[in-house]
Amino acid sequence: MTPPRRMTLKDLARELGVSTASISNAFNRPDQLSPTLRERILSEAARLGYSGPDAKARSLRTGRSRIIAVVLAESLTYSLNDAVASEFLSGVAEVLDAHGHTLLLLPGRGHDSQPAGSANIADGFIVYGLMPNNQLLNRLPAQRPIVSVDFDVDDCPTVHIDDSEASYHIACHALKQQPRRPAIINLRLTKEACNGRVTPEHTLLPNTSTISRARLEGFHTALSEHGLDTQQVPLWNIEENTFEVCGPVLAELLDQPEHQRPDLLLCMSDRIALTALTLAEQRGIRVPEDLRITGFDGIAEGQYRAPRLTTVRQDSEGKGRVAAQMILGLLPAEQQLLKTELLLGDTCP
Amino acid sequence: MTPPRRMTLKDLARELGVSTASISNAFNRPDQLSPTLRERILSEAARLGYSGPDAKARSLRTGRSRIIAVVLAESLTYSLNDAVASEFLSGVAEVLDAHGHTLLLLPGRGHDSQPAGSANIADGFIVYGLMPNNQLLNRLPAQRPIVSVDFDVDDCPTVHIDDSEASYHIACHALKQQPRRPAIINLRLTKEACNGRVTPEHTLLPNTSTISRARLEGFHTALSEHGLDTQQVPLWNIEENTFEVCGPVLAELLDQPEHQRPDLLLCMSDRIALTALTLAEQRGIRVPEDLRITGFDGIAEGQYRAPRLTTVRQDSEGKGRVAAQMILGLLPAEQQLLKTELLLGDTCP
DNA sequence: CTGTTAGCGCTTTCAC
DNA sequence: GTGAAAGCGCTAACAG
Repeated sequence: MTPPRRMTLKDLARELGVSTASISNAFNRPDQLSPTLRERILSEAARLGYSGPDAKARSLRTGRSRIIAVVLAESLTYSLNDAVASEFLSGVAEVLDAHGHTLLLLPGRGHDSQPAGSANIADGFIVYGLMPNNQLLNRLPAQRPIVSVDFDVDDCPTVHIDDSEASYHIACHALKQQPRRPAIINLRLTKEACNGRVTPEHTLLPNTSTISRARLEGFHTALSEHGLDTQQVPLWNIEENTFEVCGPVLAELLDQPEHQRPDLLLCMSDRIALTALTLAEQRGIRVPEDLRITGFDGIAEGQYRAPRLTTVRQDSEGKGRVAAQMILGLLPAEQQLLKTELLLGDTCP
Repeated sequence: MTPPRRMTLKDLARELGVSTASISNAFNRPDQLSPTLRERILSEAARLGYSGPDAKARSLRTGRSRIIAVVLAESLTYSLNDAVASEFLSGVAEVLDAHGHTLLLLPGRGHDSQPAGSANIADGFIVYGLMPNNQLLNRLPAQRPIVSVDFDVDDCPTVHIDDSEASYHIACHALKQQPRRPAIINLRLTKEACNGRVTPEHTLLPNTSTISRARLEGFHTALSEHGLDTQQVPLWNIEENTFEVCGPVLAELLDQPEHQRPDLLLCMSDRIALTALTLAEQRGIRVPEDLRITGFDGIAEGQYRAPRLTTVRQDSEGKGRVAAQMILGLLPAEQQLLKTELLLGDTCP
C-alpha cells in the first residue's frame, strides 16, 4: 500500500514520464508547451488527483502569494459586525477576487502586539481605521506595499474622506432649524474610555489624524458660524459602535428632564443615530418634531426604514475598492479623497 | 550600497556569528537555547530589521500555514453585508485568533468554478451554506480537514441547527392567533430564480439538505396541525437576502387589495421580516393588529428597534465558534446540532 | 546547548 | 519544444 501522501508535481512528472518543468508550464505558462501535451497533463492530473501546484511551495519560489491582508483596527469580531467595516471589506474583496487574489483578515488586536506570524505571507497590506500611533504599522514586514484607510501615515498612500467638511455640511443643514439645545454624540473622542457625558476632566485624542476630531471640528465650525457657542454644546462620547454600548449612554441622555434634553443630536455614526431614534420612539419622543437626529455613514439599515435617517453617506465599499486597486498597483499609490453625499432623510428634514 | 533585499534568517546568522538553527530556535523553541543567546538574537534581529521567519518558507517547510479558509456560498460582497454570515465569521475569527490562526476568505463564486490557487495554502476549510451539490467541495485539496456548516455533506463533520423544528415552533406560536390569510415568504426555495409569488410552474429545490425546504416543512407541519390546508397558503420567494431584493416583492404582496392581503407573514429571515415591517409601516398597515410578522435568525437589527421582531434566534456566532473549534481539532469532528430560541417580540406577540 | 545538513514543492534559467 | 539542476527561506534531525 502506498503512503497516502499528497501527490506532488514531481510524482506526476514521473508518472507521466515527462519533466517537472512541463508540468509546471502546463499549469502556469500554456505557451511554453504543445497544446497536446498540455491537455494530456491536465487531464491526467485531474484523473490522478493532483489538484495543481502547492500554494506554499509556489509562493516561496515566486515570492508572491496572491494574498492581500486587511489589518482591522478592532478585533475581527467587532469589525465583522460593523456595517461600515463590512461594506469596506466588501469593496476590497470584490476587487481582489476579480484579480485572482484572496483576502486574509488580520485583527489589529490591542494596541501594539505582534501581528500573527502568518501575516507576512501577504503580498501587501491594507490598514483600516487604525490609530496613527499604533505600533503595529512598524511591525508589518518592510518592503511590502501598504495602503492606509481613514487616517494618514507618513509615506503611505491613503484613501479617506474629508470628515470635517462632511460634518460641517450636515451640521449646517441641521442648524437651519435653529435648535435650542444641540448636542454632539462622539465616537471614541476621548483618550480615556468614556461612555457618557464628556467632562473637562477628559482629554481629547490629538486633533490630527483622528476621525472623531475631524468630525468634531466640522460640527464646531458650523455651530460657530450659526452664532452658537461651542463651549455650551454638550459633548457625549461612546466607545464602541454597537447597540449594546450606545444604548445606555443615549438612554441617559434622553432621560434628562425635558427642558434640559437636547432637541438636536449630531451623531458621529448611523449606529448611534439609530439607537437614539429607537430609544426616542420607545419614550414617545417625536422625531423630528421634538428631537432631530443626524447620523454619519449612510448604512443601508438607516435608509431602508421609516423614518429614514438624515445622514452623510460615505462610500465605504468604494473606499475598499480604491484601496484594493492601489495595493494591486491598478491605481497610482497616492492620496485619494473620496466624495461624500448628504442624505436628507426624515429624522432631520 | 547593499542590495535592499529582505533580510533572511541566514543573513542574520552570519551577521551574529551563530548558526541558523539557533536563530530558528530563538523564534520557535525557546527551550532549545540559552536565554542569554535568545535575548541577544531577538534584540539584534529587531535592531537589524529582521521581523521573524518568513511565513512562506516556514509553511512550506512545516507543512502548516496556520491559516484556515472559510468558503462562503455567495460572493464575498454579499456575505460580508449579510448580518447572519458576518456573525458567523465573527465566531470563527474569534476562535482562530485565540489560537494563533488567521482567516482567509474564499468566495464560493458561481456554482462550480475552481477555488483560487492560493486557497490550498490553508490548513483546513470551513464551508458555509453551500448547496450540497456544489462541485467546489471536490475541488478543495484532499487530505485536509473540512467542516461544513448549515448543510450536510457525506463524510464531513457538520454544524447546523434543526431548521424544521425551529420553524415548526415559531409557526405554532404565530398560529395561536388564528390568522385568516397566512403566507410564507421563502428564501431561495425554487430551482429557477423567482422573486415574487411561487406558482405551480416553479419547481422547488430538493427537500433534502436545503435550509429553505427544512424550514418550509416546519411551517407546513404547524399549519396542518392547526387545521389549515397548506395548499391554500400562498408561497412567495426571494432570491437574495437584501433590502433591495426583498423590497419589491414585499411591496407587491402588501399592495394587494385588503381582503386578499395576508394577515400573517411567516418569513424565512429577519431581513425579509424587517423589510415587510418597514413597508407595512409606510403604508399605514398596523403591526401586529392588521399584520403579524415573524422572522428567522435573531439578528441584532431586529431586536434593537421598536417594534421588536418576533423571531427565532440562531446563534450564528456560536456556529462559527464550534466550526472553528472542530477544524482546529479542539472539538470532536462530529455532527453538531445547535439550539435555537424563540424570541417573542412585538410583531407577533 | 550549538552547528551542519537535507530537503519541503515548486519555478525558472539554461542547455539540448 | 523539452529536460536537468539550482535554490527560494526555513526547520528538524542529528552529530558534536
